[in-house]
Amino acid sequence: MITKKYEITDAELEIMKVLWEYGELTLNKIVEMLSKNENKNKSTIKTLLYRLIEKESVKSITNKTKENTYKATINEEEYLKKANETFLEKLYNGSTNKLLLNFVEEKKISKKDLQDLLDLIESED
Amino acid sequence: MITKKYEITDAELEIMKVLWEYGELTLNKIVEMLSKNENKNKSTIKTLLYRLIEKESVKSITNKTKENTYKATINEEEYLKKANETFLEKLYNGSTNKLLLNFVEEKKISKKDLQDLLDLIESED
DNA sequence: AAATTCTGTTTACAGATGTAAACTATACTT
DNA sequence: AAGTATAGTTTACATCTGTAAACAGAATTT
Repeated sequence: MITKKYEITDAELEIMKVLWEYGELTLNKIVEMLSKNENKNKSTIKTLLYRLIEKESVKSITNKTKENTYKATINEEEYLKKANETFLEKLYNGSTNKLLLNFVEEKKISKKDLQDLLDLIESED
Repeated sequence: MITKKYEITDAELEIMKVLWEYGELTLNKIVEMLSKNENKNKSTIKTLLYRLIEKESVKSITNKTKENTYKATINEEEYLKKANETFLEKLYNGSTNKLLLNFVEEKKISKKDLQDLLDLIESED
């Protein structure tokens, strides 16, 4: 069975982000959180939420209270992992090194950044 | 004037890639190169090429011979740079370090990769 | 209880995207 | 020169996306 859980569009992703950050929320809370950055109509947000439910990326929970709550069914790490892979594959033929080199050339990564990371790895093992 | 030069879709990108790799090509050559990986109808490729011409990402060159040739008007580095930024912004709030950390955690980057990069930088300055 | 207001669900619609056929003009074959 | 093939250009169409309104049923107000 083909799942679309991870096929999240840009607009949908904004909703996932608030669910990942705040956990289980009512529609109104989602709207509130989103209105800090985005400026979307509540109705639009409802639609995006429904599409996410259809894809099973989000589930709707019925409560005793009036409002349902909504919760992500996929976690951020897993999503990022897949998104990273897709990006790498699409633009760098899957080669992390090519991407890194590119970042270094664009000065997006500094010597210090690399050194810090190395130190971190060292300290871990 | 808003340009769409860099707003290249996935299907269009496949064409840009062969133009970046091989330079100026006829439609038939593009089709030939693409047929190694992709399996697209020639007609489909024509459409994608035309859309790229409309966006001015590619230009069509009339020759003495029967066939026109097609050439990218944006270069790969510049495109990758923008694509990297978009990706970083969308998924990592623009933080390269977060992305790096993630890659390290997913074992997409090894200690050796980092060390090699560092060495490279050292040798450059 | 009737009217009003929300919540949840469905429908709408324009523009983008992937895929490809139709049409037109030019070049090639016989 | 007439017929055919091919390159270049335009049109088509289903699905996806972003945006939002319409509708239906439950909760709240008066």
